[in-house]
Amino acid sequence: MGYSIKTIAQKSGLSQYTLRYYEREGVLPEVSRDENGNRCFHDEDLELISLICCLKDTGMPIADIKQFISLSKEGHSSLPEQRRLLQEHKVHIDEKIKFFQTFAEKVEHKIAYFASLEEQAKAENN
Amino acid sequence: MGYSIKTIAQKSGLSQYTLRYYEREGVLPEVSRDENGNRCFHDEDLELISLICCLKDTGMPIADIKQFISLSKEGHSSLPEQRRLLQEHKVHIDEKIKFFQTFAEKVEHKIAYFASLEEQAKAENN
DNA sequence: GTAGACCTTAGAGTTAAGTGTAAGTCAAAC
DNA sequence: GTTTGACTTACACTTAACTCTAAGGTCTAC
Repeated sequence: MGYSIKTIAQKSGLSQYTLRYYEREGVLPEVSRDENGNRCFHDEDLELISLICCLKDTGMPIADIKQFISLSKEGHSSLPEQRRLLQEHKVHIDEKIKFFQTFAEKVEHKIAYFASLEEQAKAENN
Repeated sequence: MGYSIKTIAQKSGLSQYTLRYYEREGVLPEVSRDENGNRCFHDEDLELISLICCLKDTGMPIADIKQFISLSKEGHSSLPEQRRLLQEHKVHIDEKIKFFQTFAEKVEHKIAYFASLEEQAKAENN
């Protein structure tokens, strides 16, 4: 039977607007329709949406996601290219993790510094 | 003497446009001027810009950075509030790191899956 | 004394990624 | 049989974060 757009919005955490927007933009491949022309999502769609969210949330611009998805439509011949794009993105994610770790430390130091200033101010008031 | 906006743009990696925009928006506190009205940055400014970039690049919206910076102007009394904001953001960063690590794994699996499909296709062609 | 490199402001334009609205179709419930 | 609710499209609007342009001031080098 398939899922309605409402159900998929709930399951994916994306809004109905966003889902339609993604399909319009080619971020999501064309979704099949029921006899009334209503979108009819299936489990594969949900799986793909989950991958799309993962790419998006790790900073891939939707234009790039679109490119990746459009390769899927070309079948097996584009597997190496798809894999290459993912590998490139994986490098990106790893860099970001390192970057975030460095900045987590920096913020940590700043917090400690502020705490020490507060201690100092307290001591001066006594 | 202080640094010109051009120098600071080079040192910080932000564009001159962005630096002016940040000052206009209150993301950056008002920068002192020379006798011609030209901005005259100092090392403290550079340090603050580095913190701002760190907050921004770890996902803090500039509206929030602005709030944080405006507290700095209030002196010692706002230290606890500033510290609270940083701690909140630190939690955010840590969550993001975990999230990214999970998705790095997911992408890794996907890559391995694609590689296995490629192997399979190659085998079928022989 | 003027050309060029630097700076200034005000305000308009851009881009990405949605978000919302209007007008309409369709099926089920009352 | 009409109201309600979920869906459709086309298109306009929004928001964040810049980015650019126009018009002009000032200093330095020739």
